Amino acid sequence: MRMKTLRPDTTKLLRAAGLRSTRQRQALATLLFDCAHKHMTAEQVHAAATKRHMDVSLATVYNALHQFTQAGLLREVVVDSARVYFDTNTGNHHHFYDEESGRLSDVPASSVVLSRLPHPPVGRKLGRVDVIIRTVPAQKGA
Amino acid sequence: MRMKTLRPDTTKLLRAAGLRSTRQRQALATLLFDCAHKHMTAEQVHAAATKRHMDVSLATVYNALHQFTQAGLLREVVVDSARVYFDTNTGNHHHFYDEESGRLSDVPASSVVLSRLPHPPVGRKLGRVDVIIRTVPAQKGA
DNA sequence: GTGATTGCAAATCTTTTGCACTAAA
DNA sequence: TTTAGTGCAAAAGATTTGCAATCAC
Repeated sequence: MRMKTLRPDTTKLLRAAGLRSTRQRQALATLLFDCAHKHMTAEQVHAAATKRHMDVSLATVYNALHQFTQAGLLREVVVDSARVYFDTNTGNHHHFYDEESGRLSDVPASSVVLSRLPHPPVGRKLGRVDVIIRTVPAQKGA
Repeated sequence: MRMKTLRPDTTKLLRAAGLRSTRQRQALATLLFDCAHKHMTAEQVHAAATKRHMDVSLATVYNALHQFTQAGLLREVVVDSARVYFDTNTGNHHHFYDEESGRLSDVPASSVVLSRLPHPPVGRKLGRVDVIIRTVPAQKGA
């Protein structure tokens, strides 16, 4: 039976999300939902899983990440056209993105105040508002 | 005294941007900088050029779009990880993005008021702030 | 047992690249 | 001429898919 884990109860987590609790999904869930929020690409998740000797194929990683996203456990972040980041923080928040390093970090929703927004086009309503704060090196060189 | 040309003087435009004025670049510039602002993918630009019997290869379209971007004539917009949009509006503004249709539209900077922004991480300074307002169909079906 | 899940490898899609050819200055 | 620009077709990288084998329930 279940031993004492520092990790989240992945079985419960998956079940609650309506997903079958398979070995691979548990491995990935353990990796992703351990504690702090993370921003990872599929490739990074696969590499992390491989390093821990969790045997999961890349295709399964992609499948699982999308299923987790659909289930509301993850959120996709689009900041760079070359790859998709999956964010374990699904709450309301924004991002810093440093193009120099490709590093993404969270910005609490409370740190950004949008005091005015336009009306959406006819027949549409507002969905999520993403604020991406791009950063560059301060005073480089000179 | 702006004269009333239907098309921009693409030769002058390209020269000013430091680019050689070639047949292909002129064709693409004519297509892109005619009047209203546009958001197009490389594929769309290539299709439009082909339809007008401008003979330009896809590789050249990609090259030209990037050169135009680098020269400040275009701006890349990242809203969807599947493709890059090139925006002929290089001024300060934001976007509506309708995932349903893949349609992108401009939002004047004045329509969005960011009355509070976080400090960037140490060693970084603020770059551009992109606000992407995602829209969804209003009351669909039901 | 039965249908969902997985893994593999091949396929797909967008974008880039190498290189011989062509054209601008 | 001299160098930048172009086109092609092949390469690359990220993601997806088809399908047989495997696993959860």
